Amino acid sequence: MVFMARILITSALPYINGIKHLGNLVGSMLPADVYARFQRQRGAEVLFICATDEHGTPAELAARAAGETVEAYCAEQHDIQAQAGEAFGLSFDHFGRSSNLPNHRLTQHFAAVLEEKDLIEERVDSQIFSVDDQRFLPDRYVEGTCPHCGYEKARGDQCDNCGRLLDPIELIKPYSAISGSFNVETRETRHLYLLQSKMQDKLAAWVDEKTDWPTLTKSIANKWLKEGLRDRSITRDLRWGVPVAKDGAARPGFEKKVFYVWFDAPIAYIAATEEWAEKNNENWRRWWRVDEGADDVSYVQFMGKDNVAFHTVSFPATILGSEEPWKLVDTLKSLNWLTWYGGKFSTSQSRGIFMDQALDLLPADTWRWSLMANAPESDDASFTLEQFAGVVNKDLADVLGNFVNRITRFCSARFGDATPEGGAYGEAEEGLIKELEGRLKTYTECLEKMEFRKAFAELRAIWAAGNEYLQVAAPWTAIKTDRDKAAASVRCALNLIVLFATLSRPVIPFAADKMFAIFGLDGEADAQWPVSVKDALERLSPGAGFTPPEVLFQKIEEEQLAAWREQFGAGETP
RNA sequence: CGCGGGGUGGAGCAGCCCGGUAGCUCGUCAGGCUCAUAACCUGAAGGUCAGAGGUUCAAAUCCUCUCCCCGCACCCA
Repeated sequence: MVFMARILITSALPYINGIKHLGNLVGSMLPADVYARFQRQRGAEVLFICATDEHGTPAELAARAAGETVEAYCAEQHDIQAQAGEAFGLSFDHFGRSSNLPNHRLTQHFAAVLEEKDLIEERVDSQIFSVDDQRFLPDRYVEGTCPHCGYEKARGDQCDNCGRLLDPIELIKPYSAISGSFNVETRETRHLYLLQSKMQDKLAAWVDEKTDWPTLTKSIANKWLKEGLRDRSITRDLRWGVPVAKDGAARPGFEKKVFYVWFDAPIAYIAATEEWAEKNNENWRRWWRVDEGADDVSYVQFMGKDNVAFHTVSFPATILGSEEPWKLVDTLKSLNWLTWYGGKFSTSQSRGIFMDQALDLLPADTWRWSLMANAPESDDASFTLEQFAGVVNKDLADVLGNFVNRITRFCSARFGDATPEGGAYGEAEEGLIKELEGRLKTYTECLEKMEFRKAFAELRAIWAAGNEYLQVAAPWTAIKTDRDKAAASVRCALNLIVLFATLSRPVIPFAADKMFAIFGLDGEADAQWPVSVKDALERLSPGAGFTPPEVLFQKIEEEQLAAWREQFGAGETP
């Protein structure tokens, strides 16, 4: 069976500031990668795109704190994130940047088209301007005294004390949260507004036809639609961003303004594809324009639950509003939060584990497995070092790693470093095949549906079936009386290693490739998704040599775990 | 009455939408095996599904109320 499917996969764009933590990773990039790898192995034509989301005030402030230009800062941070992603085995076809030229062009294009459709208009806003910072302050960077309850550290958008939503110009004695300066004033400023209210019906109809969206996704979209879409300003008084320009010329009165980061970021999905196409001499339009070949593309987006509204409503509003034949999302996979011992991962308080630190401790596969097997799919899920160690030791070292080790060692000792010849598969093998056929079907279906927890519970059961089989076949006993029978058992078990490598590769690609390498196979080329377990277990040629492997996964010792708990402040109350 | 998500054997979770013997992984205990990373395999113990009321022949699942926990605060997803 050949899959002719063309699948476009995007992961939510990680913000440029800082290396991402495990919660970010499992929230979008990692599940997207697992899915992309799975579909590639099935023979689908996959394009997997991601990028750093670079614009906005936080990037400007972080650059200033680092004493760098924002351009240099973002370039550096982008490289760091790209490297971390690669080290984790994230198989992006391209990891772009929202600050690159293609995104400037496309963002300006969308703005121009939306304006032609009368969906954009200029409005005058009153905003707080900080004289000492020489910048307009986004709502959350203004603090002051709450006009309702008198709380002195209310933020511009909401008072933490009384919970009321505020407008920053209502604050009494407002000050800049950036510099602390009270030298702030209200100034008028013009912005472009996207008239989402005009698109309410169109969007509602579009969402309505998405009957296969998960409950979480659909309910978030409907909540926004039910509350009524509000017109949103899509420009900001900042320097770092996509200039508000048309045909190369700045819009009069908008020379010092840029598009709002949330307007240009999702457009970067398309722009990053353009970057990919330029680099690889490909045609990006056949992935994004339904009038130029993208009509048979299936588009899947991965994101954390906080991003669902933007992907189900805001970005589609941009696309639908343009009335141009762009490819819209077909399937959204949204994940909940991963918590650190039940609390929040926090970048600023360094609470939790970050991608770079993780790889200093253990190989990428251990994190990939642990995160995906316990992915926060239906609910927030808790990450703890204790559970992580348990999962690595049990699933990866004891069940999978030990299986590979025990059978290759036994074979080497009794038959030599080659797949044994002789004998034929009998009852035990038939039972194994029958069980695995069923499990393979379930596993494949779960991956198709992106039900990762279920999928990997099934994969673990598939690994365990290998150990159960050995228990029944017991070649160490058989060899005493029937060498051919033992040979067949060992051959079957060695074939199981290759099958396990194939099925495991979406989630633990590095270990899978080591398993392929035992038999001189190449993971990239030889990991086609199996159709028949029976055939898969006849794959190795009897007599062909192999290279006994090193231990696949080291176990985590108690002392290591204790040291990590110390290092990361595990379970401490923030 | 601010919004949202939860409370299921020791731990982490599934089941709840579409009521009908409470399931999985780890841990614990017992047995088996001895090829293997003190690993593997089999079996057992352990839960009145936060609490109270209601609907029903039947409720973890539907309805009402109560209690408790966690997000919604720089950052960040």
